[in-house]
This record gives sequence, structure tokens and C-alpha cells, in this order.
Amino acid sequence: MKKKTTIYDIAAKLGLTAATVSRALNNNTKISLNTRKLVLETALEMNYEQNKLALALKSGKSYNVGVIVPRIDSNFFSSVIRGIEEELYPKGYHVIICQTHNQENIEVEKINSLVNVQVDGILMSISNANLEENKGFNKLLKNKNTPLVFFDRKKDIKGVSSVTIDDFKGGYDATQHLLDQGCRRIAHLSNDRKFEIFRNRYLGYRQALLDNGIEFDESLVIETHSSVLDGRRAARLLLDMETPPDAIFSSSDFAALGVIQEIKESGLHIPEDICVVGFSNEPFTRFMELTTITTVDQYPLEMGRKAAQVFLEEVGNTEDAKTTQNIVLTPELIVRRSSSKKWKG
Amino acid sequence: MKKKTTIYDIAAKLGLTAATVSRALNNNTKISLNTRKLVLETALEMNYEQNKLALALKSGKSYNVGVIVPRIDSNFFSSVIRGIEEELYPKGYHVIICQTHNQENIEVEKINSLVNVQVDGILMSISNANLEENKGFNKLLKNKNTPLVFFDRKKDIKGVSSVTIDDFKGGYDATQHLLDQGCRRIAHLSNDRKFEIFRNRYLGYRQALLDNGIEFDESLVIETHSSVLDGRRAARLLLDMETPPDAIFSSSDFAALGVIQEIKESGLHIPEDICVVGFSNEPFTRFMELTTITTVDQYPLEMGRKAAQVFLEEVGNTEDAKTTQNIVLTPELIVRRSSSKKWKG
DNA sequence: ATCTTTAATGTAATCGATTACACGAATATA
DNA sequence: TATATTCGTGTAATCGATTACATTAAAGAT
Repeated sequence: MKKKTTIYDIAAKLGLTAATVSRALNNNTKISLNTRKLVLETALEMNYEQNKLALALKSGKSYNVGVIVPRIDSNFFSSVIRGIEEELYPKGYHVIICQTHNQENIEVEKINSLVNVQVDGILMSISNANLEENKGFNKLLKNKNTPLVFFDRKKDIKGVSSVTIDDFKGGYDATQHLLDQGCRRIAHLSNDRKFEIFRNRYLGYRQALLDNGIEFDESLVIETHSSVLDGRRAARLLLDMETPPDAIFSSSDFAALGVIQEIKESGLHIPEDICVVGFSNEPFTRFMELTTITTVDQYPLEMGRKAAQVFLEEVGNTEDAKTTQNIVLTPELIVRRSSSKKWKG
Repeated sequence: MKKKTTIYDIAAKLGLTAATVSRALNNNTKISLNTRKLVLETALEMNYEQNKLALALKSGKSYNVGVIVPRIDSNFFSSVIRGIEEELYPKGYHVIICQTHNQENIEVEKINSLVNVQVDGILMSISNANLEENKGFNKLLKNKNTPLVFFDRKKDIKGVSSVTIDDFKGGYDATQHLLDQGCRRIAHLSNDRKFEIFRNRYLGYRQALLDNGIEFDESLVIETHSSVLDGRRAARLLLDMETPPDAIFSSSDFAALGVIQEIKESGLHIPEDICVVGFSNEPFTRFMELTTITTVDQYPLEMGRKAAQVFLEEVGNTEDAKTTQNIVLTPELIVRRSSSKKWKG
């Protein structure tokens, strides 16, 4: 129950003023070498630790940055977070991680509480496609001295920077690859297309079909969540069609896994009968026993680092000098067994 | 770049004092109904938000709780965190998540920075078996008003509560199950046994052997890390023995996965030739295409909730009334294909 | 009509650190 | 020697909210 020592305690012990102690501790103005040394020694001896709260109150900076993601138990998000940490930690920032579990109301609450603890900025991947209709969020936006940076799941909002991948290209490349494998009836597991990432993957898919002279068939597109179970359900629907697809491009690795389970249970073979491609390069796609999963790598570490860099730039800039950046990384298709008829590995 | 409104702004506008405004806002002492209403309305109108920093500085409470884990990208830890969040959120606490990536120095830094931002408590799973030899950590301990609660990976330290599972039983049950399957030469992938959890799983394993009249063979125990790659390496060593084991009990699901990969590549069959059991019930153990993995469930949600409850009790208690609690949950063996010769599923 | 009570609000200290400004002493300059 | 600099510290305000204590005014008691 010991009280922490403050600069006042040090000052008292040394017969000085808190001001002098503060200056000595900060190497700032001209303090006599003797005093500085004395203060430093006494501080050490008394186990002095700066009270960051007082500092934050005074300076208006907390050196905390909030990161909001839908979930932390996916390799993609935890890798982005790692990238952010790597970039921000050396600059003295601490990362506060919050997860929304994809619930809009929790997202609102998390934003509010981060603003409350006076974070210096928020990096987030949105869970709510209608973020703007949201009071807490708008408060954040108005408060221009708290930078906001979107990563992966963004919205186009004036003045808000973002770091994403080229999801259109991801969708296009995946689909083109399936076409190259000889597939002609390619289904797509999409997700809520109010989110740009899912819309763009979908659009890339359509464009690839178009460019290859394949007619788009709306009945081959199913909207699901990113979970194994939902993937299974969607696959079931597709397999029960009169003319089932010969390939499925899923915008989620988790759903792709469910797809594979369902296909196998129905006695069909992958990739001979149906090819499957996922999205995100989750570790399990590489660890499958029989059917390693073709997927799209999103460079999450890089994404996190870039997002952090954008934050650092914005937090440094004063006033309106801030330029909005929209960085787009290029994804990479990783071909594996689940879509590769000539696979040897 | 608008300044935030403070109680002083409200007071000025209403010709009152900050004190009155504060009281009106807090429904605390007797404030006239009129004034209260007026203040509340004006606060709303001026978009007033309480500055938590000032509050924390004054009250010494931040309503932030730090959670330190080795990694966030395992289902086990993210589920524990979820349990903690569920319990603490309704009480007004916010959870700050930090990961150490199993690096001792980062653990120290994270502890320090959490103490710096004046968290009201720390819930952690240790990454450093020699935590006590650590300056930052000892500071935390001395500062009795910041409760510390260990979960899963704990150390026996006087005055520090913990919530764990009965790892001994987990190890015992897993081994007994393998014996029941007819296995007689059971290997064990352990991990650094300076950590209680790994030591106890190991001891449970030994006791089960003993109770069944099987002689303990030290050469069948290998110390590895919790990763797929390390699991593969360890399996290689075991398979290359003159008399390879007929079962492998791994204290990590990730390592168990590596074991399975290696066994399959060497042409052996699971569970016919070798049985495998993991630990933690990570989702992928259920999702394996051929060989779903037998494992031990640790009830992470429950563990998180309990740890949070202990924290709440301790933070409420003043002074030394604090009683140290050591809660031990009971794990459950989940039998699946990888160890079950009569499996049908 | 005078005194006591109480309801409602104001005053000012506090939490811990920073910093513009002021001031005395030592040193440099003319 | 008188004056101008420079150096090292002290003084006091500030960040925003809380709260023990003081004060005022109105209501109630006698």
C-alpha cells in the first residue's frame, strides 16, 4: 500500500522545487550538472516512476493507440496487430486491442471507450457497414486530433485514411486461376457486400468471368458468413443444384474449409470434381492432410505496419495539413492442392 | 480541432461553479432539481464527455484491466480473453490485451507499460518461468493495490491468486485413455517444465503409467515448443528410434498436428500403428479431414470468467483482507479418431 | 421578531507533471 | 567599476474532475 513517489517527494528530499526536478528529469532546460545528477540519483533511489496519467492530462497525449478488429482469433487479424505493434512499439506507443465479435453495438461501445481513455488514435477494421450512422463514431470523426485509420475492412469516408489490399485483383486472380484449370461453372461464396472487401472480391470474380467469355450466373453466388459451418451449408446448397459447379471460390478460408468438408462427405473429389479456392492464407490452409487449400495471401504484417505508419504521419501533422492516404497492397494467389489438378506436393 | 467541453465550460455558460456541475452530473449530493436538470440538458447540448484521465488521476482508478498472454492467435487464449471480457465489461472495466510472443523481455515491458497506464489490475498467463527475478514484476507485486491474477500458466507466488485447470488430471486421463486403447509404449511431447502446466501434464502422464504397471522410459519424453514444426521434429526423433512408440501424448495441439503430419509421411497409420492425443481442444483438432485429434478441453471461457471474478473480489477488498485464491478447473478428455481404434464418425 | 435549521451552492485544495515567466547571483563586457 | 549577460531555480498557472469545508439564503421554530 505504499504511495508512489512523485517529483514532489524528490523535491522535498532535496530541498528543491518540483519544477526543477521535472526539468532535471527531462534533460530539458539548463539545469546545473550537479543538480541533475543529484535528482537522477535520488529518483532512482526512491523508485520514482513518472505518472503517465498526469502527463497525459497535461499534454493531451496518452501514447496509447486503440486497435479494433472483429476477432482476434484469426491469423489474419492477429498478424495485422503484430505488424502494428512492431511499428508503434519503438515509437513509445502502446497498443490496446479490442474485439467486436462482429457485433455492431459492441463496436460502438469500444470506440467510445477508447475515446474515453484518450487514445491518440484508432486503427480499425470495421464490423458495421453503416458506421456513419453512429453517434459515437461521428464524435470521433469530428475530433480531428484523434487520427483514424482503417485497415482491410474500410469505408470510404472523407478525411479517413486506409490500408487495404486490392481485393478486386484477389478475386480476379483466384477466378482466372480456376478458369485456367479448366473450370467453367465457378461458384462464389461471398459475404455481406455492404463491406468493400467482399464487394470487390465479388466484382473481381465477375470481371474474370466476363473477360473469359463466361456468362455470369447469379444463382452461383451465395452470401455466407466466415465460418466453417456456414461454408458447409453453402456448399450443400451448391451441390444440390441441378448442375452443380465445378469450382467454388470462397471469400473466406474458414468457409472454404467447410466447403471442402461437405464436398468430401458427398463423395466427390477435390480437385478432380470440384476445385476450391479460399481467401486469407490462414495457417490451416497449408496444414490440411489431403487437400491443402489454394488461397490468397493478404500480407497482414505489411498491412499492419503500413497502417501504423499512416497513423504516425497523421498524429505528427498539425491541423489540416493532413492528407488522406489510401494505400492498396497487392495480394498474392497461393496455388495448392485444392485447385490444382497437376499438383505434386 | 475543437476543444472538448469540460465541466468548467458548462459552469460558465450557466453562471455556476464547476463543483456544482460535477455534483449535478454525479447525482451525488443535494442539488436542486432545477439546477440538475439544467446542467444535464446543457451537458447534452454541449456534447460534454467526462475526461477519464482527470478522473483516474484524481481517483487513482482507471477502470482499465491489463491482460497479458503469450499469443492471441490461439483459440485457447482468445477464448479466455473473451471470458474475461464478458465478466468485466458489465462492471465498467475495459480490457487491454497485450501479447508477449513468448519473449521474456517483452513480457517485462508489457507489465511495465500496463503499470504505467495505471491499470487497476493485471490478469496474465506467464511467458517467463523466472518471473520473480524481474524488477518490473516485483514493483508490481509490492504495489498491493494493483491485483494480479494468473490464469493457466501460473507461478506459485505468495499473495497471488490463480485460475488453472488440473493439468495433472489432464495428463493422467489422456495417458490412461491411450493405455485403454492397448498402447504400451507411450511417448510424451512435453515443454519447458519450469512451467507448472507442462510439469503437471508430465507428472500425470508418469503417474498413469505407474498405476498401470508400465515402466517409465525417459527416452520417450521429448521437450518441444508448441508449434507444428517442433511437433514434426519431435515425431521424427521418436519414429527413428529402434523401438518406436505406439502412442504419442503431446501437451500441445499444435505439436500434435505436426506429429500427425510426420507419422503420415512416414507411411504409418493413425490410430492403427500409432495413437495421438493433443491438449487444448483447438478448433482444428475437430476439423481434420481424416484424423480428428483426441485432445483435452481446458474450458477457456470458464477460466477467463473465473479469473475476472477473482480480480473483482480483490479490487474491491481493501488492504490485507485479501485472501489468495487458487481455483482449479477440471479438464475433459475429448476422444476422437486419432486415438480411437474403434472410431466411427 | 429573533434564532435555529437545512437546502443549495461556492471556495479552494488535491491528484502529478509541465512550463512560461520572474528573479537573484555569478560572470562577462565596456 | 558599472552594466549587460547568462545560468540555475523558484513561482504559479494549467490540464479536468472531485470533495471537505465554508457560506448564503430561505424556511421553520418559539
